Amino acid sequence: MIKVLLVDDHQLFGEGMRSMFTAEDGIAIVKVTTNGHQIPTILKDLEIDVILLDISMPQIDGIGVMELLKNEGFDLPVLMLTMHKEMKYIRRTLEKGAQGYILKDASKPELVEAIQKVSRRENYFHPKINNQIFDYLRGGKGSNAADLINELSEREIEIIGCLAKGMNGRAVAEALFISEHTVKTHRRNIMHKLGTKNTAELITFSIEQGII
Amino acid sequence: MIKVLLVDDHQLFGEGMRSMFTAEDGIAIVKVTTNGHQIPTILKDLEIDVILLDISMPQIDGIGVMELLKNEGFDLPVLMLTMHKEMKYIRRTLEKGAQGYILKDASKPELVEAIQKVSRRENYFHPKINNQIFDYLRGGKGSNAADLINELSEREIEIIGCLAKGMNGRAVAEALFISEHTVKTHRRNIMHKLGTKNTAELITFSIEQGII
DNA sequence: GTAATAATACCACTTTGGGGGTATTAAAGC
DNA sequence: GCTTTAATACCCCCAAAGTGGTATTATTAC
Repeated sequence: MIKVLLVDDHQLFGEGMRSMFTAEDGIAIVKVTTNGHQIPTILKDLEIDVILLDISMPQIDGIGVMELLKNEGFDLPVLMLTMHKEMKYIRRTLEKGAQGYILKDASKPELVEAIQKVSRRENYFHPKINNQIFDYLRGGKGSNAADLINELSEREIEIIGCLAKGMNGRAVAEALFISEHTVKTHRRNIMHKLGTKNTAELITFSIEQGII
Repeated sequence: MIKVLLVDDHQLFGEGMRSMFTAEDGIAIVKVTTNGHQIPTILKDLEIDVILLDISMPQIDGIGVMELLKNEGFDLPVLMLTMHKEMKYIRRTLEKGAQGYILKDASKPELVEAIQKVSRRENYFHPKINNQIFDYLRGGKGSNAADLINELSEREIEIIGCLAKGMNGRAVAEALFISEHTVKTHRRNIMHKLGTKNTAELITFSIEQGII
């Protein structure tokens, strides 16, 4: 019997999931919580094999929960269970060490397979996610999108994030404690690397490609 | 026994809901579909008391389903069951004749109460929704993000789309066969409506809010 | 018939963005 | 040691964005 902790802010979804699994499935949702902050307490009380984790939650989001688990020293396989199929979320959660990624429009047999695999420390990706990753890696015209992104430095991604918030050159400079000239240089380098004509296109591209 | 049809694109949610109700609840989810277009066929085959309807779905959204039901001459109480608490959605569905509105982060007893009320042709609004409506009426239009979007005209959305592609004022003007001055006026009005400081923030906001 | 809205267009002005350079420093790779 | 890369910073210049107005016309709403 695989013991699962479900973290999802939608109570109804949680209750539904809980009553969906019977002894025959070999899977039991032993606990449901809507607040990620409660996870450490729960893990100390209960024996858990797999964590089923949603991304968009009010108190602390899925990414935050992954960081929390790492900082607290918990080493449990995490299966992301979410409605988001955007590359941005997939990439972020995998970077944080998620063992698998499945969508809420999956079927029960698919979820069972995913939980079983993840409990054995195998990776699971929903077929739709695989396609998404494939498209992502294949990228745009001629050049590889993933490579373009890899060419960006951490600082450059930081700059993009600031610009996306509507900050202008001066605001970014003040926020990062650097000169306006430097911000300008960074922006220029970024646009050159990504092949965008202006900041507006840079933002669109960055969001589409999951850079920010 | 209240017989319910659930329309939701997330298979897992549907299966969970189905197994959540037992005979004791006096409620049975007799059918789950992920495609709103199948509703007329289902209603002709099965006896249904209440329709539980999600809003965001790929083939046809909740608003579209409401229209479909009306056009086909079906008169069944509809309870909206969705994650969206934005006034935009609440208002639209109520305009189309929804009998109630409940959120996915409600509890099972709340849902049971909602289904019972709606089946008796009484209205049901989740407490959080009531607050939302109260805020809306108190703050007037344009008081939250979702309503800001409704204030945009079709032309303005078209302009945003062009800007997101990296087109500058002149390029947009040429594409839409209008003057650069007009584009500038539109952009200004859009930024004023959405409360953004510059084009970069405008793009971020528009993508996040699903305007483009 | 009047009020409100959407789409159009213009003027004048200031600020910011975007393109061309060049250069120094520290860290990382070979 | 030498080279490469990332991050920093400055110069000049012009185009574009952004801000303050005003205004006409057609359509929709009441």
